[in-house]
Amino acid sequence: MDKKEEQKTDNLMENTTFSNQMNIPAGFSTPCEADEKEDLGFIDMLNLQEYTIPSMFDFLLTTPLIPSPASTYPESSEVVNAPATPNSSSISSSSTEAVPNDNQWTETVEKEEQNQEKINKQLEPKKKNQKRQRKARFAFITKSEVDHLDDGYKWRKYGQKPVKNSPFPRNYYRCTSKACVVKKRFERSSDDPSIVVTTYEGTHTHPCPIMHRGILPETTTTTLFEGGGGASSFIIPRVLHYPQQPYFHNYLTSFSNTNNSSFPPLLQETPFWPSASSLARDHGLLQDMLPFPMIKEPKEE
DNA sequence: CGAGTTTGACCCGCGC
DNA sequence: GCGCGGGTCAAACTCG
Repeated sequence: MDKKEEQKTDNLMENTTFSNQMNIPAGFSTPCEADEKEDLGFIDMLNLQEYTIPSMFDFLLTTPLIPSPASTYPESSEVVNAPATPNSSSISSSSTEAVPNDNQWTETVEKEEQNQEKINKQLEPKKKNQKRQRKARFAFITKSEVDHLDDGYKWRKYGQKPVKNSPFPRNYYRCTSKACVVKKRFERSSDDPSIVVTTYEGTHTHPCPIMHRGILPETTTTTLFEGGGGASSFIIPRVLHYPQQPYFHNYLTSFSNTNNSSFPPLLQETPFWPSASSLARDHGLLQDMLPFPMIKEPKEE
């Protein structure tokens, strides 16, 4: 490794939080470490099993989903400024126990807003040079021998590139559905080949072709969100039931409606969030997601 | 034969 | 301007 590479690695390490379970794959870091630790309280990688997110995830995972019209979601990760309606009536009333406490959400959202402001200020100078608009991204880590996680959508490979300092290539996939521009890529961690980092980009313009089953496997999941200048990580704590999927989108939208808030809003940008259906399908798939908060930091945005 | 994969070439942005 | 790396294209190939 030459000096340049060493320096890059050093820089990366400065922004990196390690868990007791894995190292961060090359090229990934945690831009919002403070947010993760302070705001949500459930990001403690050393004691993951002791944390749950009863309000949010009970709701998410017990609330049915519907494929949302693409127009509902911003194509650009910057478009997350819809009016705030955290108490929106769109939230399903069928899971009242799981609905987040109003105060909790208000508090969370406020903190996120504050953090987002800081982030925005930090990123401001860089925005000048921003030319290419990046679509909403959504990344997560899985521990699996299976490279290509089956998320219910049909994908077509369109490229493969070697990853610097890694023996494993990065694979590029596109949704096979016509007029759907969603892409995803995945690569194995050079540090731990059993770890696969998958990144989704874009918004599906069609429903998931494979409909869900009812049960989510028991798992602890960390989902990584990229876009909107912030990152949040979530842990799906346990097996939950998905009967249908009508309200997921509304619920997410309700979170996203705070100005510049990066938490839950980022969810809104991920209509391709691995649906209950896909999560619930087979072993070696998304249920293998690892508990680790990580996000590929958008350097230029 | 159509759908999906492979893989080298190409494009583009960025840093030096 | 040049080199590098990430991302995409597209022809050739494979598979069912």
